[in-house]
Amino acid sequence: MNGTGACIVQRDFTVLLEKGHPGFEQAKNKLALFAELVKSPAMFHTYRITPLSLWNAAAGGQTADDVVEMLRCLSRWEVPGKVLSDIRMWMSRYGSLALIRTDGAPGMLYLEQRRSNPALLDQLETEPSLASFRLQRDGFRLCFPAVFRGQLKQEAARLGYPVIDEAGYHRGHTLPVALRGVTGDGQPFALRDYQEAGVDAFAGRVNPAEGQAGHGGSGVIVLPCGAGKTIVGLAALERLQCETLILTSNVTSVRQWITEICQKTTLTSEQIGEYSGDKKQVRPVTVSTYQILTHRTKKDGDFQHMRLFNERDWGLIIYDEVHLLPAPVFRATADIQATRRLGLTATLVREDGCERDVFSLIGPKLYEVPWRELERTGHIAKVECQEIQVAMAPSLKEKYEAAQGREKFRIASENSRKTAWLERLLRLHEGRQILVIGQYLQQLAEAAYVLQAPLITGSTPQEERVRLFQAFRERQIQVLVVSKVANFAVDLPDASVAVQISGSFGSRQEEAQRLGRILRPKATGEKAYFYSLVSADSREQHFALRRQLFLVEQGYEYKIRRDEAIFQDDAAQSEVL
DNA sequence: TAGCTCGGAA
DNA sequence: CACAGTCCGAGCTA
Repeated sequence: MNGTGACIVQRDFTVLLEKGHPGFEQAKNKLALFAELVKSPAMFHTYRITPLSLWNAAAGGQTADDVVEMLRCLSRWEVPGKVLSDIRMWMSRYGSLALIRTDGAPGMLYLEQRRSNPALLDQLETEPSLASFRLQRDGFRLCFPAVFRGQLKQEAARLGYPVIDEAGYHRGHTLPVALRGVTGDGQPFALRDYQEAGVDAFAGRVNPAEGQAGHGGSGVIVLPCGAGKTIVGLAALERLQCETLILTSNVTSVRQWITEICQKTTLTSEQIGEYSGDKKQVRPVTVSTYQILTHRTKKDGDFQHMRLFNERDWGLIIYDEVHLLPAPVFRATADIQATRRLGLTATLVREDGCERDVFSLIGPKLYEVPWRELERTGHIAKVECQEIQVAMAPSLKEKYEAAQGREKFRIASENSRKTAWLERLLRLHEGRQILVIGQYLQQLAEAAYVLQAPLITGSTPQEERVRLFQAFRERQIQVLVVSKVANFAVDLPDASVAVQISGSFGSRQEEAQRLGRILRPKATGEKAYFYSLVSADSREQHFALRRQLFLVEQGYEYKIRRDEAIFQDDAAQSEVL
């Protein structure tokens, strides 16, 4: 009855998964459905089961029985009864409250109780944090003004009660649009099966009878870098045939969306607007940045550009890179819950812990393809990850020991012995396109000097960047050293080797982004390599583990190599690699 | 009015 | 946890 027994389920809702266990792979895939990875030290992965991870599982069609059965099957010992009963409790809450329309009361909505828990509505009715929403008891429902739709869902989720929103959406102004099936340069293209499945998950469940309450219509789709998230957005646009607002993280991305819409849909460029610092076009399809929305006037601190949400009758809002969505945009989003919302991201993790607000205001996770799955099907390159632990020179180690907590990190990050390793790695992968990525300008300048490679930082003029990117694409340059610009530059060329020499504290998101730089499938089908250089026995090593979490959760494995043990013989090693 | 440089913001 | 980078808008020049 104990099944594979690869896991130990603890009373505090953590699950330890033993790395060497024969059932490891299977267990990992199962756990990914309802738990999140929080630590991955040497022997065990530590997962945590949270209300949010269970609600997302429920939204994805898992039942409490499914989860309980999986956990029993994976667990080495009897699963604590409290854990099982709490899982049932949390999962039963998903679906026990729904928002629906009222029949004859304009501007009002019902919060309806779907499962028997007689005290629940009483509890909500008297809950202080819900007091301002003017809840009125009406049998098994609470009636309240529709303007509180978003805030109520947000607050209820905080209280531990997710609300399924079936109050429906307004259609928005109609916009006839079709995918053209060819790109601008005449290359044919069609939706890949997983892209199609993603759109189905978002729009397929929309009730076609307008005015009727329907499921779906808002939520998040998670696809790896380079898997074609934009296409999924365009396909959603085609399904819904309505005017659409697209929000994204920077102007380069704004322009890329516009280019793709022009190439791949029947819309003309006059129908597509850019709303940025440069231009303030508001057109049937408008693409804008989060940054301009959060910009406040000098005089009274008004969010003047938030008006964009109401300037046209949008039927759909696409939140690109939804993991970056800033707090003021959450607030504005709470007020437009009758508009369909599609969140797109490669990493639905936030370092500020606002995942729950994404869940309540954008919607649940509707669809996800694990990164390794796309690797298997050849849509992204196979990658080998290595963490190389580089010893500090004795003098540096001394300095490190003497330093304060936060200085320690920087000293370890800038360990100059990393440069020597860089040279060896470059020799090993000679002839391939290599990106060296780091956090500190001085360190990067040193690396660029030693490698005799060009350096791109924030202060590199735009034309110079374009020129270098072009030369790199054409293989006139093999090695490019880049700073944090690599995190934002949408136009950074692909490479097949990336070496990270330093990074910001524990950013899982940044690590994923950097790995994303080498994911485009290689023509020859060869592997890509991702190296992370870390000072051995330092705080940096600790943060490196945290950085890797998301990718480990996605199924990537980091081979750990200690300083001395590697490259004693480069030739022999290259066969291993 | 287009094309800059600069400081502030998050 | 702070460094680096981005974007916006204002103020300037031509």
